[in-house]
Amino acid sequence: MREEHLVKPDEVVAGYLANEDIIYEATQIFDALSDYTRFQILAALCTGSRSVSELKELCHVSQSGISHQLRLLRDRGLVFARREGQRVIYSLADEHVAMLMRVGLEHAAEAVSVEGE
Amino acid sequence: MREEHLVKPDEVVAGYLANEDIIYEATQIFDALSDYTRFQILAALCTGSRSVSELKELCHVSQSGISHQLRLLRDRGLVFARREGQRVIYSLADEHVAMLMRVGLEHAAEAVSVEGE
DNA sequence: TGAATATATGAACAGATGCTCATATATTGG
DNA sequence: CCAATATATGAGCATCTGTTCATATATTCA
Repeated sequence: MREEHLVKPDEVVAGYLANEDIIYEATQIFDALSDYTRFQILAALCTGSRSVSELKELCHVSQSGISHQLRLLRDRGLVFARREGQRVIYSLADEHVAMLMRVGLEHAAEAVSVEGE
Repeated sequence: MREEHLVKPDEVVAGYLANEDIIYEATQIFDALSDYTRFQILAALCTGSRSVSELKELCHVSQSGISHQLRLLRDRGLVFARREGQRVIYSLADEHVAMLMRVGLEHAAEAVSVEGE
């Protein structure tokens, strides 16, 4: 055991340290959030459901690009789709994701403001 | 505006939707957590400071591999290093990271247990 | 000082990733 | 049914990533 830390030891994390499947699953969630386009998509969905074409407007990526990313997010269970006429409407599937984004953005906001003097 | 959601609209996230720098910074944090080796390193550091060789034992990667990943984590301000004789001891630099890992792991634990019936 | 131990760094490479283009599928209205 | 609109999918490609190997740097101890 070691002495002083800036960050206090975390028992929750410690409990999962040996579980390969759960660690892998966790990295998959963070991976979903690690790409700029996907993050934009998910952030938009945090504020409400959106169609593919609405998401295409927001992110500066082709319609195909958005569809590919939405497929990845669907496959990982982070969003779900429902058809509404010609449109397909996507929604966030998971409260945890919104919470992660909230914490990540607040951290990022601090980091950016510190770096900018 | 749209009707019903499973997840209620998030004003915090909405507030950052237009800020490119902060979104990019957030994706960088999640990127750090998206790799299995780096996640193991950070999870270990959640439970206390560790030397490079201790981390090498934990993750099944060469000493060089660990060092490269630690450099990335250092460059992004997620860990810091202090020398102690021949050893270099790494510690978590950021409370936010521990919190993100906690939420991510709890989400992953649910996901894995659901999938396993 | 020189050998032993611990860590860092650069090069190189295989594999993954994100994008676009072209095309397929689905839905609606005439 | 046919054209128009919306979304999905597959191929191909340039770029990025994570790893190892070889080697450099740092520290301790005899």
